[in-house]
Amino acid sequence: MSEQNIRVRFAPSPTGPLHMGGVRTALYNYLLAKKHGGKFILRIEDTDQTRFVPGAEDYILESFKWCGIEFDEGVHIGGPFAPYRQSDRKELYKQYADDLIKNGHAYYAFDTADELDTLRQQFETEKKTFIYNAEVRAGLNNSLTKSEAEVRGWLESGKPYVIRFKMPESEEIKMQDIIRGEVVVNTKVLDDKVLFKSDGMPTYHLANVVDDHLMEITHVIRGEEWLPSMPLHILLYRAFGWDIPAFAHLPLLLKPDGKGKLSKRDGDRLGFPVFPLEWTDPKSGETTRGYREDGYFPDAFINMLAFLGWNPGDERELFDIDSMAEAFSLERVNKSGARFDPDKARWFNHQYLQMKNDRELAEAFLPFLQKKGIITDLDYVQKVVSMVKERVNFVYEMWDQASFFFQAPDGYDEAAVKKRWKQSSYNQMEELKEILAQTEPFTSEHTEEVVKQWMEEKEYGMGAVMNAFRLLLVGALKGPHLFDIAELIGQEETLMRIQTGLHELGRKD
RNA sequence: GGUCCGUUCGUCUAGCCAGGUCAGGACGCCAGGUUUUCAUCCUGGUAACACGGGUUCGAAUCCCGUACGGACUACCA
Repeated sequence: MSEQNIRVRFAPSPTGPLHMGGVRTALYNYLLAKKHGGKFILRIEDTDQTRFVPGAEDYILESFKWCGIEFDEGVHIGGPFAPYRQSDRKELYKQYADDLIKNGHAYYAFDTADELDTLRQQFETEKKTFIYNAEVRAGLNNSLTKSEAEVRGWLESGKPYVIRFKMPESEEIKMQDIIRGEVVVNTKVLDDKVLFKSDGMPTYHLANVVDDHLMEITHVIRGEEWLPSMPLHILLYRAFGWDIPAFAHLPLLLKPDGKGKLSKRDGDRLGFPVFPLEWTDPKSGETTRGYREDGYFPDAFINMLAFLGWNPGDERELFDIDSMAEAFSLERVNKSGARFDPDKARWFNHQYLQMKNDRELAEAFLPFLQKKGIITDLDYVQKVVSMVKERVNFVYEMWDQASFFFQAPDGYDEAAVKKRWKQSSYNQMEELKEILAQTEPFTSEHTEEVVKQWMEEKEYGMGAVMNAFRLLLVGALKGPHLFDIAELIGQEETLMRIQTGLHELGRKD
């Protein structure tokens, strides 16, 4: 296989919002293509008309746009193998199913859903495993058991039928998976899967194999849930006489606690998003949170996701998407499921937040201020942001750390008052106010110098004075360097807050 | 039930393919340091090869079995 010609695809079903596991699958496909200069294709697999959800396709597109994952070909941009939506390729599949019938690898089956249901129940009561295989099909109505004339008659009369794959009775299928190595399955435990449905649409199995072949896909990279159908797919390629692509089945994303794969319920229960973007169900109107709306940076989200099942083999953890592609290889993808850790996700966002420049962060913070009714300019916000960014994981957390830069405290933390507003505080703050009123220029550095000198002369305790002062400016015992705060809010505001505080807190006896 | 896949600190993982390291890193947690406060940050600590056999001078690493977990088992993808 020539590395230059690598072609991979992500093939979601538009049945709802894209799960973060799906995003990771797409990401790994993207990284492989990017690394080898190959092509990455987006194909929509909407062969089940009953599960179609309006808006899902747009959601998928918007999610990847947000993540920074770009496609070379796809339903939204076209390409040399268009169309890329299976419902638009509908006419194509029948002929391939017919080819399989002609060469003896498939057959018409006329069983109704009811008939199959009773058959399954019957097997169950007899404690037997129901497999629609050679033994079973011999006793049913299909083109293998009935005469050609009878079958033709049924077909012409419009009797509903499906086309099933004729699974070999007993044959060892040896397969190679890039991540798992050799996998061997005997066809006797496999069933005659439906390839073509009675509604005129192919099933996933047929459409997927046909399209992957037609679109010249070289690597099929998908979730572990597809591993059991790999033998069927291999057999289909063989039946068609086509080259078989390389397969790689990715490990599952597991819930943070307990057992099983990560689901929407876990996010609701534990308080984190499972989808990249917020999603409103068109039927129920129910809204589900997304990473974007929860304040995650797309690059942090992608970085976190990539490390759930892959690592570069050294100790680096922070990668932009380009260097990630450079370092990526399927051989370094793990076999076992990766449990999602919301704490680590937050940590990634913290790292990325520190890497953003103050201008970007200020722009991101501005809408939160506007929502609070704060009118201010970007330069001021930028200064604020530079002081508080290292204390937060998310932009929205900045308000909590910076509100006092924009408005005087509307109260004083009770525990802090109890601890730091002492008998001497009132007089000290009164003195401090007089001193600060005369301090010129009112820069952080100069103010600090003046205040410290005064404290030394009066032999006031650093802790006592500074904490009382902080209480008056901030309303609580938190925040950045106090003199930086004073400088930024300005002399007038500083004096006013001291005055207000003296009035509010009063003398303590 | 059947088939397949998996199993290293609480979590993500390195090491396994080409047996020999005090089993390494990160998140979390704990402690100490820095600091006028909180947070950040720095330093240190905590903690793992699922179990049982075998092969070997020597096994996390190779083989077999057991247990546990997961996925799949539709005219869904």
